[in-house]
Amino acid sequence: MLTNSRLVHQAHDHGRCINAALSRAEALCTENQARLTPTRESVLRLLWQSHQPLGAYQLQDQLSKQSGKNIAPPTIYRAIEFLLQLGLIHRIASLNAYIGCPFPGSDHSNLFMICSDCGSAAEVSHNSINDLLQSASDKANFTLQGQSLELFGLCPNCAGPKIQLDSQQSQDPSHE
Amino acid sequence: MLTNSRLVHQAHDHGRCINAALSRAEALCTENQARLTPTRESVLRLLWQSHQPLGAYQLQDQLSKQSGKNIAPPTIYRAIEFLLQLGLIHRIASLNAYIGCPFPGSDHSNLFMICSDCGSAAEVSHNSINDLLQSASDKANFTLQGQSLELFGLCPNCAGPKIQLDSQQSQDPSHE
DNA sequence: TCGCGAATTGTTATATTATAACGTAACATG
DNA sequence: CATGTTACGTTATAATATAACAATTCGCGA
Repeated sequence: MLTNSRLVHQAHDHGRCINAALSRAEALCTENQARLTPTRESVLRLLWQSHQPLGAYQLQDQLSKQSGKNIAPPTIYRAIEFLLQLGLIHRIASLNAYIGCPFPGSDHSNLFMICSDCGSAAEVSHNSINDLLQSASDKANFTLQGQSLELFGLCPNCAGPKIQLDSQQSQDPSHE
Repeated sequence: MLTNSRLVHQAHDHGRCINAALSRAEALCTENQARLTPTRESVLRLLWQSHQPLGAYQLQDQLSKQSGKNIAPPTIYRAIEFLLQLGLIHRIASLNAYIGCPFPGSDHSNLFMICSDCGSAAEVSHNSINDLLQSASDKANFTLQGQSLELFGLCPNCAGPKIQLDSQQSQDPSHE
């Protein structure tokens, strides 16, 4: 089973997430003779700023701010499409939003656990789930080609036993 | 396991699908002291015209034609929301489309098998999938509350052994 | 290094999906 | 039949996504 669920919900050095993602992206681009242009890299970086999926227009806002010039939607959507094709990011259909893939290149099922409270999304790839979906498809004579699996609920942080509610040190939702 | 996958992909008396859906709808409405108004019933009926999900604006077009007067989007979305809340229909996020639920009232997982070719969508509820998703959630300390599970691929009809490809009678994609 | 074709980005306009806000009509109930 | 509630009509607009075409940049062979 592949998952980044622990990482997503715990304090961690998020800079390493970003760096790792960028390294993987460079490698994958080289491998596929594709170019990780500045725009594409910026979008990927923005999607890795947090473990929460971002919408295209959020990306547009942020990229416009960063660059100082107005970036039009097509630019964003082109970068998104490029990153999607390489498997570097995923689209979360129920949210119309996009998120970095923690294990691009590996064949996996992209199942997401999306927190309705904080909006974080952890990705899980679970062989037995894949197998079961495959066998359910087989039974129905359905030729499985792709999937979109999204679970909604509360992440450990948001559901957790609200500890230290009375202490001065309340839960620290900060990232990292 | 609950599923309508056989029905969806085979010739059948579709009028019975529609009638059954409407009966269930009436029952559920009575049970919930809700009103199946003409607009709501029309939308439900339209969603049961085929086993292919329809978008809100397709519903709008068809309802406008049927009624002779222009129906505005909010009317459609209100009917959709009503039917969604009662569990009479589902939203398929990846398609921005809606489809009638073949087994409303029963607790189920709404997993869809969507044909990329003909657009039909069969619903499957599979206990072992639910259980597995639940246990995966548990492992990740994720409090599961809802889900959106969509499989893409080819339905039996569209994947099937392309018979008569060379004869004059090409494949007939008609419904029923 | 020049120039050419391909890939990328810029720009404008518009399609598609969904909702806000507010007024009007129908209903159900005492 | 008066009243509160529920549903619908209407207008405008938000949010998401793409089409079409021009301009630019890049890689690479001549």
